[in-house]
Order: sequence, then C-alpha cells, then structure tokens
Amino acid sequence: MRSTRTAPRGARPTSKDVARAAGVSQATVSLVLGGKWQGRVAERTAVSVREAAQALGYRPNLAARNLRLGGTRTALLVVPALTNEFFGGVYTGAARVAAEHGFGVVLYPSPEGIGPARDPFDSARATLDGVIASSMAAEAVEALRGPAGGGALPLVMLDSAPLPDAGELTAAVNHDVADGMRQVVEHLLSLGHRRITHVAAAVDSWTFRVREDAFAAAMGAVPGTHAASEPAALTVMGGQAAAERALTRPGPRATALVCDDDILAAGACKAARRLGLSVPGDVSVTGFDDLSLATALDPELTTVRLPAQELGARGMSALLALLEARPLDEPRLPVHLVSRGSTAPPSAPAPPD
Amino acid sequence: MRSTRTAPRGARPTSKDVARAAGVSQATVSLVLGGKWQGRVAERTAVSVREAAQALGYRPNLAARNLRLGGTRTALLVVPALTNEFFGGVYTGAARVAAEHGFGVVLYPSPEGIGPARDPFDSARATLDGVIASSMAAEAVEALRGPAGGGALPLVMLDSAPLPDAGELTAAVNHDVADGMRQVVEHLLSLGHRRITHVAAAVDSWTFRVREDAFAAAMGAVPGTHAASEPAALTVMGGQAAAERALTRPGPRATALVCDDDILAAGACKAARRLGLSVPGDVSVTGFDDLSLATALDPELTTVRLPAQELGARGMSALLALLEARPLDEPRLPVHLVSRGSTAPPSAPAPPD
DNA sequence: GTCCTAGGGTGTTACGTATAACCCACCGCG
DNA sequence: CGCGGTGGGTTATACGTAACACCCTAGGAC
Repeated sequence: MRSTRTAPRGARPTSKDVARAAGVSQATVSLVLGGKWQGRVAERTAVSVREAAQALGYRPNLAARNLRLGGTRTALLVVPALTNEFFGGVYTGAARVAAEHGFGVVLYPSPEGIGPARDPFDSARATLDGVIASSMAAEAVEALRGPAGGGALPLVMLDSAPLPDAGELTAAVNHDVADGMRQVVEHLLSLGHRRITHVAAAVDSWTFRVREDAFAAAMGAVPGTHAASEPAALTVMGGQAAAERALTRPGPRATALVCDDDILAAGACKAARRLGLSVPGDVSVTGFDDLSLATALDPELTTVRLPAQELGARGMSALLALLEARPLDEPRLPVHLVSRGSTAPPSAPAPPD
Repeated sequence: MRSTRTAPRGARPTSKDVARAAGVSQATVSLVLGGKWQGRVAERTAVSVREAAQALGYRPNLAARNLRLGGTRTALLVVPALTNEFFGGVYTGAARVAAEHGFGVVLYPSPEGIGPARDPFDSARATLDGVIASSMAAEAVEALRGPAGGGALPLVMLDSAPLPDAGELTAAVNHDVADGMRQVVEHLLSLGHRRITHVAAAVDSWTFRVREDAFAAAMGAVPGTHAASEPAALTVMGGQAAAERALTRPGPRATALVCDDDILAAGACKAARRLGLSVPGDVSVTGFDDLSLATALDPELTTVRLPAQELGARGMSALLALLEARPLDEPRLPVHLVSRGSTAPPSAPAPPD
C-alpha cells in the first residue's frame, strides 16, 4: 500500500518499470533501448523489451541520462532579439543541423526583454554543451564565457567581431557582408549612379562596421563618385528620419540610398514619398537581409540576401566540430544581391505607364 | 596521482568541491546555497561556503538538480513558425513571466522546418514540466499530449480551438479576435463603407475561423451592406492575388478590404497600386497583428493590435497555475484597433497634394 | 547533578540512466 | 571427461544534488 497502483500523476514509467514488465533487468533495457545490444541480448528478448517500453509509453528521463553522460547534447543560441525574422532563420538552420546529430537547441534572447530575475543563461551554463552567439556585441560575448575559472564553454560566434583573446574553444562563422556591400555599390554604379548615401545603422556591431568600411572602399575605388553617410536608429522611423536628412541636405541630391537593413530601407522609401520623390524614378533604394518585408513593399526592394538558415546551420556544424575536437573551417558565407524594383538608372525618363 | 590537480577540461567544480574548500560537508553546501539554512547553519559558516563557491566559480549541475527534484522548471513553447515576429513576442512574454518564477522556456517551432531525425519534442517530454502551444491546429495539439498512457503534460493553448476532450490539466488563453474584427467592421462602416470584402487567410485554424464568423456577423447586423470573402494563402503574394481577384470582380467594386493579417494587407496594398487604385483614396485596407510591417508600409496600416507578449505572459501564468493546482482564470485578452492612414471614407476627393 | 532543548551540523539515501565487470550454462573439442 | 569459449544475460556503481533523519555539544532549568 505504499503507493497507488496506477501512478497518480506525472509518475512516468522508468526503465526499471519496463524491465519488470519485460521480465529482464534494468541493464538489459538500457542496452536494448540504447542500441548497444548487438551480440549481447537475444533478438527475442530485445523485441519483448521494446514492446514493453511501447506499451508503457516509456520515455527516457533526460535529466538522468544527462547526469550520467555528463553532457546534455544541447546548445544555447543567443540572439539580440526574436522580433526579427532574421534570427528566426538562424535558429531554424541551427536546430535542423542539431537534430541531425541528436542535439537540441535552446534559444535565449539576450538580456533586454527578459526579466532580470536569475539570468537564465547563468543557471543554464552547467547543463549546456556549447554556445552559439549571433550578432552579439563583444562585451556581451565576453560575459557569456563565464568566470573563466571553471570550464569555459565552447563558443561559436556568428556575424560578430573576433574575440581578442579567442581561446581554442572558439570559432567564428560570418556572412561576407563586405562583399555584399561591394555588390550593392557596383550594381548602383553600373546603373549610372555617382552620388550615393549610405544610411548606416547606428549600432556598434561588427556587421555594420564592416558595411560602412566596405561602402567607403567600394566608392573610393571609383573616381568621380560622391559618397556620404547618414547614421540611423535601427527602426523604420530611424530610417525615415535619416533618409529625410540625406535627401534634403543642401547641394546636389543623392540619387541612391544604400541602407544597412531592409527595415531602414522601408523607412527610406517612406521618406522619399513624403518628399514627393518616386522610388526608383528619383531615388534608388537598397536594403540588406531580404526579409519578407522586402517583397511586401511597393516597389519591391533590391536587397542583399543573407542566408540566415545557412548561417545557423554552419554555426551549429562548427560547434559540433569544436566539441569533437575535429578540424573546422571557418567559412565566410557568400551573399548575393537580389535585384528588384527599387533600383533603376538615375534621372531616368518616367516609366512608360 | 589519480587525476590532474587542475581539472583538465570541462571538469566543473561540484558542491563536493565547494564543501572541501569551505571545510564543511556537502549537505551544508546544499543547504546554504539552496537558501534553506535559516537556523540550521551559523552565519559565519554560510558566509565561508558562499565565498568558496564564488572562488571556485561553482554552478549547480542542473541535470543533477532536475533528477533529484523530479522537475525541470522548464516549459516548452510550441509555435507554428519563428519567421513571424508575432511569435517572437509570444516567446518574449512567456519567458519574462517564467524567469520571474525561476522557470525557463524552451522554444520548439513545430515540425516543418526541423529535420525529422528524432523529434526533439518527443525526447524532451520527459524533462519538461508543461507545454504551451500557440496557434496550433487541433490534431497537432492532440499529438503533443502524448500516448495518453503515461503522464500527460499540463497544456496551455493560446489562440487555438478548445480541445474536445480537454482534461483537467488543460487551459486556454485567447485573444478576443472576434471583438477585433467587430471593431474593424464598425470602423469602416462609420467611415461610410458599405461594400467590404474580407481577405481571409486560407488556413484551418481557430483564430481565422473566428474572424470569418465575426466578419459575417458584424456585416449581417447592418442592413444595406454587402459582404464578400476571398480566401488567400498566408503570404504577401497570396494577399496580393486575392485582393486582385476581389477588386476586379464584375459588379460594383468593394471600397474596403479587411485582411486577416498584416502580411495579407501588404499584398492587398500592392494589388491596389498595380490596378491603379490609391490606398486609401479608392480602397481602404486593414490588417491584423500590428507587426512592424504595419508602420513600414506607406500609407501606414490601420490594423488590430494583438498583444503578443501579453498572450505569452498570460499563457505562462496559466501554466504555472496549472502546475500548482491553483484556480485559474482563462482570460479573453482585449485587442484594439489602431487607426492609421490606410483607411478613409470611400470615394473621397483625392488628398490635397 | 541530571535532563531537556536548541543550535549547528553531518551521514546517508534516492533520483533514473549507462556501462564496466561479472557470472553462468551450454557446446564443441581434444 | 575436462576445459575454454561464447552467447546471453545480471549486479553493482557512479553521475551531483537535495533533504530526511540523525548526532553531538553546550547551556539552562530544576
């Protein structure tokens, strides 16, 4: 009479229950269900174990398994925000590769947004096998590695500045955003634009610094061009305000706006319309990311597609390589320009219709 | 010489190490760090334990803790897709409340997208305390509850159809989307619209069925109105195609398009422009959700704001209530219309400029 | 002086799994 | 007839934590 026969609530069957039902020992259950029974357990026994497990609805207790094995086969993905579909793509890609290797991925949107009560990352560290940080600022990444005294977790950084003291347990996977910017500028130059303003995200992060540098380099390489830069808060309104400043500045007007992000580009399009300018008739606009927003706008946005899922997938692969002490390549993922309706030659005659 | 002094790699300090460093037993460490030492351990001892833990960089092993406590203080959030910022909001809200109660939230975008290799949810069930499913189809939710033989996990459904066999361990939190639709229709009617087409998401889910019914009810309540419905795939292109069909149908044209989602509304705006119609001059357009997309469009979208974070937060609260066997209310969250530039009286004279 | 109590800890066990180390019966072979 | 091998299992243990059930000492009451 120690306990009710049918477990009252949440009393999940254990491997011991399965063993009893199948008339074998717990060890045998573990062997069979763990797939390591070749030549150690008779076929008939294995079958009856599997049947018993099925009948009881047995699922192994992951906490116990993790404790035993000393690892969790789980990676943490840290992203700046989840309200951006780009990071949804990164997660999806990482989770796909993880699943193929029996790993799980836990998502952690970085501090802002989540209450300060007991940093979930902090308490989770002990049960994680590795960390993937996407587009994080350097100091935030430093904090992730923990007190440095204990076991520093393997860390993969996506689209982030390289760590100064990068240990051996670190890898990086980046988009080739510099090349993306180069493609944008070449596209515009080939259309005939010579006076181009960069609407630059006012965020201190690797990916945006690279874009600024690449923009300056690409423009500087061609004589007779006029480059300018206008900082913008990373919102639609921020893009709108920056574009408005750029387009109303005294002197000859820029004929093209290169925006650091599709969000900013959406704002730039709004600003142009408010000023009575047509896109792309009077001013061409480009973005970055190729969010679904890019095709929702009218005209559709010429933008640089960043393969977010690919980034997440490669990041997870790199982490797995790190964990298995395999050699790893740190690829620079190619990106490509998607040319749509928001760019056209400058001062073109109004479209036929 | 059994092992190197400084743990070679990943050898995290345990509570036993802390105990040795502080000169106490492991049990005392557990008491102190667990906060249950009031009147059982002297202040001085507690302090030295904490100092030792700090010095060693000790973090409790969650796998062990979970095994011991039989729970993980972790909930699973299942969403249809992560590439939609709405669900990012749901997650954020749920995670905030969870953190306040020492809970964590694991995100699981439902099957499509994630490889089929060993369903992560399936293997995770044993280590979860509950499930929150957002906007899921009925059959998918059924599957979540598992083989029904073992312990069925507490389940909270957000914006979903009520389960037919809802057990005691189930709760529901919904947006009052019917009221949202009513507000939209009343807004348009008060502007003078009488011929309105509902661009309806062709997705078999509770939230969209409710919208369709509410639209028909609100229109049916006012004599002299003409309601129509046009199904649309839940993408920009789907919305565009549906709106095009709706606006080119023979007979008097609808003066307003009520879209089930901001994404669809964006497509509808594109369709209108392609047909040479101005928004809102010739046709008014409304959306649902109030995504950032809504303010990125030009004109900005009149839409119904669904408080996604609030939904996630209330869902998590409901789950916590379920777990603690507390009475719970199943609120119907109020939503409200955000009136912007995409709606105006029908057949209005062209705007001044 | 003896008993009781409270304060301050410690020993021990259990959680569920994986696996190393055994164990035993049976069969074929010399 | 004895002996080694092998197929088919079992027993025992460890993972790190939490907490129950003790234990010991000292101080006060009688």
